[in-house]
Amino acid sequence: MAHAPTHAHRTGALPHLGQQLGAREQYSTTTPSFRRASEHLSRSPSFPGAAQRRHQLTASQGSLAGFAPPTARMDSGQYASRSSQTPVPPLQPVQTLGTLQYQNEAAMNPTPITVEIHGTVDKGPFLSCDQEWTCYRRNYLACVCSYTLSPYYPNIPIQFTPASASTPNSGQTFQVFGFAMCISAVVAENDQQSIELVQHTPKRDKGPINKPSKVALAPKTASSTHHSMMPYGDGSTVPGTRGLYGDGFGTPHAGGQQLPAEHTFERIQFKQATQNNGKRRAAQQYYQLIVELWADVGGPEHYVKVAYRKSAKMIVRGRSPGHYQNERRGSQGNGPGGSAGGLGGYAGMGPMGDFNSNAMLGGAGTGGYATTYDNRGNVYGSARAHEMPDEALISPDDGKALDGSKAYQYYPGAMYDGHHERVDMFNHRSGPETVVIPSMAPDSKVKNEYELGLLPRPYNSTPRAADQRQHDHFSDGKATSGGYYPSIVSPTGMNMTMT
DNA sequence: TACGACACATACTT
DNA sequence: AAAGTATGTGTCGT
Repeated sequence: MAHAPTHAHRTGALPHLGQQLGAREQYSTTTPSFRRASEHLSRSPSFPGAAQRRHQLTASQGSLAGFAPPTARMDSGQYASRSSQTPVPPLQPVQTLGTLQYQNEAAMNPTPITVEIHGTVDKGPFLSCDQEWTCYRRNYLACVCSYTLSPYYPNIPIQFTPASASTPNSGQTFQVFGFAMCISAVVAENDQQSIELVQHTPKRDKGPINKPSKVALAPKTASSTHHSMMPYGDGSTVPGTRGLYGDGFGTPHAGGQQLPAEHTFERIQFKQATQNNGKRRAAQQYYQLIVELWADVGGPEHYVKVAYRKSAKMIVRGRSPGHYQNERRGSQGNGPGGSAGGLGGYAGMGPMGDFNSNAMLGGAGTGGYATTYDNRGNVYGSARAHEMPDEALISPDDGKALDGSKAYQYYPGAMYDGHHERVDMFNHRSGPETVVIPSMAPDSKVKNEYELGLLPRPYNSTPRAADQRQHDHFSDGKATSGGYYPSIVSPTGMNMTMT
């Protein structure tokens, strides 16, 4: 919800001002009203600024390859404003670790499947002056993930054959019951060196901190996109899940499938900052986020990694943004005061994610923020999870586990990465292995978000705050987001803003 | 130094 | 209009 958009806003806009203005002290001193005003101002500016950035990005993108062209994002077009604004770190081309193909009746000629992975890293990263993607270890990142299969035949079983080298299972062919996505990070130039990612609850330190877990997702299709997803509230029920797996992929039958076609990992942070974060150019270390697509091969929790996509290299700074004022995205100029550089500057980052051109596909691109909150739910305990068909474990219990008081239970998963046991335990917690199905859980606390998530909108529909906020920017003046924009998104993705 | 935790202030949502 | 909650960030302590 709010997060994404919100952040964007805030970070982008307000903070800037404040920072620009003077730093926190000012804040404190300043009257609230004052700030706000400034905020507004800033916001508007922010927009432009954003745009600019984007351009920059674009340029860089080109180089990066793979990035989505600005234009591409049409979907977002609806949100265009924002999308354009936000420059997000581009992703490198998809790397496949084996072969996916449909098991045609005539076993003889399996149809090869091309996998596309879409991922958008929101919020945290910003392009530093030197055009390097940078983010702060302490700030949240959000990563919107989805994938597509082409061709996509929902009812035809799929099989995966790992590339010989890639896995221990090489040579074997697995029947794929479903797919899940996850994110991880590694040191650029050193894939072997993985960097842990952590996911906080809205409560932050108070709540549990988990690693991002695999989230079962249906492939994105033009059709699938929107409505199908609703699983949330109810969808959460296992059936859905199963459906997926059972059928193969969430076949349309369900109507909406249980599984969403997109998931947003929210409140993600790098466990560690890159070495030399900050200024030292020499030996600068970079991290790369990896959006992974895993196939559920039915085994005990076995998920086999099918493909992944690494993001552009990023510098993760460990210190307060204030320490890096100089750098910040100065370029954009965020308008407002030159000082702009202030802390907030970084914030400017992008609020929203863009989608790759690919997104276009199903319209999928459209922002699907929908899923976002799911995890938490899971995390917290509720678990709605259903994971694999096999186990149906968790359910109710988990829920209670959560209960308010405990609110979030945290399961220290010891094994995050390392093991893949399907772990029942993980279920709730979202162990890596565990697949989370995005749905909502009635959790104790964090209600809002969850609910939002639930809401309906997988995609465009109403966007959560994001839209509004953006709009705000445009409009400027409004203080409260209020509901200015009922932004309605047409299926296509157009939204209408009132103001 | 870098990180974890605490705490404050702000921003946004309801 | 007010309150609550989520997030950013400064700072302290380790």
